[in-house]
Amino acid sequence: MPKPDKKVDIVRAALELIAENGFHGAPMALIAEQAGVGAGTIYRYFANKDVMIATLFRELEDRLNAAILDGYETGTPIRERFLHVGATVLHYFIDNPTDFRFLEQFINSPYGAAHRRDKLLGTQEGCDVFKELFEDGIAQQVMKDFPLVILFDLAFGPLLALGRDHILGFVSLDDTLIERAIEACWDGVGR
Amino acid sequence: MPKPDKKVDIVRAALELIAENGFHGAPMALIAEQAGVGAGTIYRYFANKDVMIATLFRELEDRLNAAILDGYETGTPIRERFLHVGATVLHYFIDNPTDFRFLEQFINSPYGAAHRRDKLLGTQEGCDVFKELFEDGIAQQVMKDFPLVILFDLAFGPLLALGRDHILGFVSLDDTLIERAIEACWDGVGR
Amino acid sequence: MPKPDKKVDIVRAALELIAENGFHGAPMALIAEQAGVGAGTIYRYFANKDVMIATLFRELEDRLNAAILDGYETGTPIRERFLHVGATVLHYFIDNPTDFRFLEQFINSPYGAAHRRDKLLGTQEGCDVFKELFEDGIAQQVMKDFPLVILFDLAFGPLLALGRDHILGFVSLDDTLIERAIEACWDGVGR
Amino acid sequence: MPKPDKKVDIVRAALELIAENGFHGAPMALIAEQAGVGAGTIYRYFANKDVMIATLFRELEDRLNAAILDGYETGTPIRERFLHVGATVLHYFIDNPTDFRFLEQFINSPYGAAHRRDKLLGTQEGCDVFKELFEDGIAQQVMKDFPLVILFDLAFGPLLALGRDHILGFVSLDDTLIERAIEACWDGVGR
DNA sequence: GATGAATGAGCGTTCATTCAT
DNA sequence: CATGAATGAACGCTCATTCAT
Repeated sequence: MPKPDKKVDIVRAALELIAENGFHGAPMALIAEQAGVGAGTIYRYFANKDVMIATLFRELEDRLNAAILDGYETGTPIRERFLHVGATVLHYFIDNPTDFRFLEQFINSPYGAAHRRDKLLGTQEGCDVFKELFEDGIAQQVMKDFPLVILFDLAFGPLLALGRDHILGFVSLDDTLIERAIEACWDGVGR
Repeated sequence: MPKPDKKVDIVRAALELIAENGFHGAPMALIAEQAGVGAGTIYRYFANKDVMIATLFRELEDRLNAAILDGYETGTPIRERFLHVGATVLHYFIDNPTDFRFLEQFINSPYGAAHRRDKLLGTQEGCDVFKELFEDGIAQQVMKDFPLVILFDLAFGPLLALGRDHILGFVSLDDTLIERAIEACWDGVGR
Repeated sequence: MPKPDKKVDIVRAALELIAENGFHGAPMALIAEQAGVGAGTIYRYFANKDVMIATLFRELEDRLNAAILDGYETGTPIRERFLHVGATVLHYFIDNPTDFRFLEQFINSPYGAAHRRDKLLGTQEGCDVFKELFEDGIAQQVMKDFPLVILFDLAFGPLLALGRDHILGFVSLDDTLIERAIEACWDGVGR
Repeated sequence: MPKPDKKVDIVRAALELIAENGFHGAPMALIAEQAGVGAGTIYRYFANKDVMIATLFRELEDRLNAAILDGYETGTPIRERFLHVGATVLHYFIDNPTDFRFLEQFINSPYGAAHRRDKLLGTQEGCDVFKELFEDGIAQQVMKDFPLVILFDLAFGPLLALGRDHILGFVSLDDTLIERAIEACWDGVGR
């Protein structure tokens, strides 16, 4: 049985435990156990728990961005692109509830704000898609002329809420409902 | 002869510390210190930390509901009512950033889901306003025909995101921007 | 409704709670509540919890001694006196389970040893009965020639055990069984 | 690589402190200090204080049972067996005063009653010796025909009392005195 | 005298982190 | 490199005792 890199095991274990139980329901010792490594081993790969969590987040963010970019075409109309991106994100949330739960925890934590702050200063791939999309939308006058952050909130706020409520079982989102919901989001940001 | 001031001090200290640092960044000893009371004194007013948090939440919820109901008139058109409620909520968030941060923490926690679940089953004042509003909106065919939960997410998701981003300083919402943002939300839920 | 002396209420409440829940299952606040007095009031009658407990014990000891002395006649034969005393004690235990449970707790505690030590130095009434009885028994050569303490243990050890097991429901002692058990005790100490 | 010494140190420290000061006179922090380990270390070996205490008890019980069984022969007459067992137990108490004090504390506690109850229902080695002995004694009509519990109390009650009084220095039991005392116990249970 | 709100030291327990092996 | 036993500061909470009223 070859060891497929302990780091992967640690990351998976941490992700699952934090998604399931929150940050303080996931002690390092438990993560280590679930990953099948010694407790000290985690500290070879991550300086401390905070760093591990931040790394985890960045990894998930990358995966989400990859999903968004997959099938995204710059040439198509703004509305179509928005619908594609929105549906992709919501599907990602629904298909990867563990990832979603973790992201939720992260966003809603001291880390979350710091990260968001960093994001607004630097430039990151996935964000650029939205940035570009919204800037194009405004320029072409098919979207409301809001600061980007507001457009982001109008579009993304419902997605997080919908993802959460689906996962908690408060609604059952099927393909039709997802499509219609994203269209409603478009109505929010579009003219 | 209990000094009701103490309870007020405790509540304020707890609210501020939890809003600032989250639930586990607000140990009881620190809350006590900030409130200027002994550690044991908190337990004269609240059975334990969980109860204290739940009580705090209920208090804030009541204040928010009171704000929503203030100036709310059943007779006016749906859209107008929606705009009133939305603007009121967002203003409340912006004017009471500590309350907002606490509410955010609460919603994103085991309590939050349980509370939301209760809300969907039972009937509570503030919620009824929305429920009634959305049901009326659907019946009068001025709102999209979605399950209530989805309408709720479409309308409320952006409000939370906007409140957060304003408080974190990512946007500066003035009255005009608020009004326009709520109108955008209406575009999301309305036909 | 005249107040029949708060001290009595405190003593009764303390006795019941300690008998039921042990020393650390009987916080002063609870004792005060059950006694219908303020928490501080207890400290008007007893310097502290330890003193209160010691006082309680002495009171129960007096009651038990009174029971022993009642009907005790110096003139009758040693064996008869022994049987009388033994049966009286065991009946007292069984008829006053609360008192018994408290006594048990007390004897088995740091206080217990100290008290026993004091007893062997000084002279106390109830003890004198036994002392006298055992000294007479030895002198008349109807009892085994042991140090008094040993005779005491041979006679009293079973009584405590029997009282406990009856109260815990492990045996059900009726009058016949009690009489036979005390006779067995006599067989232990007598010649 | 766990150091089994640590567990031994903890057990010894706990045993001594509890024997000396009772359960609530032996805080975990003090036990850890006396054992020369960190406070958290205890919890690597015992799930919590209750479990630690129960484990300690079981260990002592086993030692006592082993002592009883050592040299015990089923073939010899009842009386001889009784004298052997009684003397063994009393010697064990006297030679291991710390163990004795701990056992005393344990027996007189919520655990104690529960344990005793279990013992009367289930079957345990050491207990079986007494059970067998008493049942044989009754069957052969050399012991009084009492319920087993009563025989147990008549035989064991004095042993505990004698052990305690020797350890507290109220009597000094030598071999002769022990032998005579056990014979007196036999007089209590035998015909 | 009587009160009970207030106290804070102390409890049992957890867990991120370290370091000898 | 990897381990996991060991740590001890920090947590939520209790309760004997005090003291202003």
